[in-house]
Amino acid sequence: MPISLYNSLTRRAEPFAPLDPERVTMYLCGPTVYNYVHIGNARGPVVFDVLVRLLRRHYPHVVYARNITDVDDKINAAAQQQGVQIDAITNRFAQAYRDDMAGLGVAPPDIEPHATTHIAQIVTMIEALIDGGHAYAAEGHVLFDVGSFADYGKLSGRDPDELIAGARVEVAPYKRNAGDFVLWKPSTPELPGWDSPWGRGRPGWHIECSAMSAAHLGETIDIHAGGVDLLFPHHENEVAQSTCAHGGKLFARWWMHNGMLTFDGRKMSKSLGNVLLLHELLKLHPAEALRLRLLSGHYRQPLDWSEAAIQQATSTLDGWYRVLRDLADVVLPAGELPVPPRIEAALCDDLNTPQALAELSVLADAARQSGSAEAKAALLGGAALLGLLQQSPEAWFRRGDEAIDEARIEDLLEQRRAARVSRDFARADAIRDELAALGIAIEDGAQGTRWSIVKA
RNA sequence: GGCCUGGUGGCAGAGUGGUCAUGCAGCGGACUGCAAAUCCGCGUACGCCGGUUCGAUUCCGACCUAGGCCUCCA
Repeated sequence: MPISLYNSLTRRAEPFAPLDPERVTMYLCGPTVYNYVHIGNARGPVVFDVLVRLLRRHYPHVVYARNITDVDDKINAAAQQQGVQIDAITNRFAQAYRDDMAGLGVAPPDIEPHATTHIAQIVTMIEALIDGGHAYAAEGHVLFDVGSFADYGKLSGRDPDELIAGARVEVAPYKRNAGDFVLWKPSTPELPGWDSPWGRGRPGWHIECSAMSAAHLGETIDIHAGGVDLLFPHHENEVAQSTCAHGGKLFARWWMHNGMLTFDGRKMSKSLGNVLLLHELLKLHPAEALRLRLLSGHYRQPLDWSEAAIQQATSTLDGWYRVLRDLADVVLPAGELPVPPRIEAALCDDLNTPQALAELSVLADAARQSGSAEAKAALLGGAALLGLLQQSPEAWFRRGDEAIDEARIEDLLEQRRAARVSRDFARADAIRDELAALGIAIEDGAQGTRWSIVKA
């Protein structure tokens, strides 16, 4: 089944075909590690995790890189404020990022390049840009000359002239064009820096992605992804740098951009302060509910985050896990789980995860009603492609609560059973209320009474 | 101001030129000691105004409105 993906470069969905079917290359802009990430930061990694899973089904070898930017002014500021070296900050939050992503069921990338271990490649690329007449040194800085790249603005649909006219930033006097951006900047003795032909300094913001992408994936890559807020200037600048450093060779064949997460009607962002840290949300809610919510809207649309939405996702998963719990004794067919065609078709259509989730509900219904091994396998196989239903029903209904006093619950259930046998329903209902107060819901079934934790 | 996206039933959220999204919640019924779960059934949804068309939520135009980018940002 062909994969169709919307390409920001051409502004339409196009049938995906890699340059080399034996080696599909994809790069996702990763975090700058100076703090915990918020849930909005997780949207891209989650939706593109699904894309990578889909690509791996279609192609034997997918190389997926997601970088860590570990040199940056905000990192410097955090390190100075805390009186530590920058690697104390970056190591800590890079690991927190990996842990948080793992919590959401995001598979690790094949390559996780760090900016600080690619300084040599960055310097080499800057030298190539200077040699090619695309960059110039000025007052210890090296700047990219936007005027030297005719296609500047093409990706983000911007007219360079209007860009300059509307520039809100103060233009440094040493810039040739207002839109010129920094490739390299000088460091003071107390700031981290590396020796370079232009003195001791550090890379600018955009260059590390260009250098690391070329180093690990090649000069032309199949897919470059990131949040739509990176479209300009970050991705536009990457295109300029990479294209010019590689003699005009096309940088990325597909550009994919996920929409923003909104919260209280506005984009969730650190500068607005309306953020919910993923680290904290993972303590409060089932991780799969967070993942389901992130996949419940199309990736290019804005998605609103709310407590009610998490509750809804949790209820949906309750239903699916109930099916699996009822079918716990049904043995799956041997071999790999199948991927139902309708799920695959939805994802091949520009990653239509809401459609895929709708199909999953249909599959859950079918499994519940037929109780067959094939239907159970289809449900699990479809969910697996989305990274959902990855735990046992028991684990899901325990909500990861290890401290639960099971002996007490079993004792209460036994008392209630005895009360019901003697038809003392008032007593039975009182026990049920007592359990409810503990956050335990019960269901009387043919095989006895079942309980689960109902907190979100 | 420039450049982009959107506005779908109580909520979330796909999609389509002409009988169905789907989920959550709600309502009625069955089942149950009562619940829960499950099953059956229910709700005349497509911002507004024009246009094209036999027919538009779907195409075109205007308008209203929300959001994003133009500055660090996933």
